[in-house]
Amino acid sequence: MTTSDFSELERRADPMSPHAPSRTKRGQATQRKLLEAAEEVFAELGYHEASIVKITERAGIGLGTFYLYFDSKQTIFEALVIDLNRRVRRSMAEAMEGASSRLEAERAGFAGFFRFTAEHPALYRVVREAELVSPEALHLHYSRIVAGYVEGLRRAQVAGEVSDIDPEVAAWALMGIGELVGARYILWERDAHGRRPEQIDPHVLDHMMRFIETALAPRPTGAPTPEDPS
Amino acid sequence: MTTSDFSELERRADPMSPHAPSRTKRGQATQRKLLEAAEEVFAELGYHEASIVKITERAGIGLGTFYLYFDSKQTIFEALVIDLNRRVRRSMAEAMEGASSRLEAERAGFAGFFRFTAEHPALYRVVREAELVSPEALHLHYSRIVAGYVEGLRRAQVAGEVSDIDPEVAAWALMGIGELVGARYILWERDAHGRRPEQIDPHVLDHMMRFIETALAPRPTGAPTPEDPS
DNA sequence: CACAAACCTGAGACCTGATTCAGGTAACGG
DNA sequence: CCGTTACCTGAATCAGGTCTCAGGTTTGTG
Repeated sequence: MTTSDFSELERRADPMSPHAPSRTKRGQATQRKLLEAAEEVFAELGYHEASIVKITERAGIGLGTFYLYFDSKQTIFEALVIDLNRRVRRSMAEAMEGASSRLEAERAGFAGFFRFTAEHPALYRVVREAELVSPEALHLHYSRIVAGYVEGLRRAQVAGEVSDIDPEVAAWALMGIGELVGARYILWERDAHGRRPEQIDPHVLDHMMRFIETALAPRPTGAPTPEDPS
Repeated sequence: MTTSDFSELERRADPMSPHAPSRTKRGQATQRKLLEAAEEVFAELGYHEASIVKITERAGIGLGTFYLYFDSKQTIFEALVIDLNRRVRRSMAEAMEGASSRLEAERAGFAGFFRFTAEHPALYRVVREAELVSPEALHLHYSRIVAGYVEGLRRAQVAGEVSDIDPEVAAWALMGIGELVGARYILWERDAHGRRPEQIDPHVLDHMMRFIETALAPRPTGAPTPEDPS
């Protein structure tokens, strides 16, 4: 199922396609500036308070130029979701590189996710609004992350490192945990000076990982059956 | 921390306070019609596509009347979050009534949550947008649910039914799971006719509960727990 | 240093939607 | 069936957005 086809969305959100400047360095720089400005503006103001004018101003670019690169506000929003999604997955993958056990990898992956969250609050806010602004983009975002999890869980199950729980259900549960814990303990947390922490509280990460590890741990063989004794 | 003061928000979102019709049945009915219409319109269109005109039209009420009951679009949105929050907690509490074990209660609570989600997609969508439209309202929503969880977990820990994990971290994790699993398997799920399921897939609920139960289970401290009922 | 080609620009035409206000309409005790 | 209170109404005002277009500016090349 998670194999939905997002090619149409990606085509639409790809600034290179219908419009076509950016054959030169200069054009590509402009496009990048627009995406970066959009990330900031959407993160600060949200979709409906953001405006093309504000984005182009922040990018230091003329209003008209915007339309050489994107069809509309919706389009740049979708492009941003796709871009952030790519980057957060890269961040997680890099963090997991070189982990030797599943457990270690899991923890590293979450650490990577939280680091990205702290550095790019836009991910969170943009994804939240995507529910209504562009459900397609939202599904793409979640599906791609879940796909990665499912694959990892499957492998770990084969290796006997994870119980025989449905990997897809587990993957969505894990994402839910990461999302809300990240929101609560990074984005909404403030120190005495009203500043956001740059890292998640280690105590929180520990307890969260313990929760997850326990949940996924393989059952001792010969243990009672999964059926509840009602 | 969860002890934040939301009284200012509630005062603002309370339609009875600065404006003050609705001393009679008639006025109260009008106000209820507005909230119901807002729930539908916000759920369908999202905050920025919704408009006062659309809300009053749906409510079958004159445009000007809106301002006798709410200050602004933002105010009715906040009132709606508070209202939905109250109702979903009631729904969960009712579902849990009469459960004998913690495990049973947990499952019932989630079932209540999922039932409410299926019947009132507005909860989900409104809460998602609240991140940017009204962070205060969002925090109120989550804090109140988490507070309930924390209390339940604490009691269960005292009774030895739950491990000594930090109850607050666990509570946010549980909410995250419920939220994303609910979104994925109720709101985004479609049958052959493109219809949303009215209930969550039992298979999914089973695996999700297994995940949660395992995560929270008290650690076998040397000897097996004196549990094993039936 | 011309001359394309590739980019950039922002005033203004055109919308959309929140909010006000001057003037109704319904409800009900007496 | 009148008076008073409690509600209701939508045209008009106004702030702010999107998107177009006729005309610059910059870059690269012979």
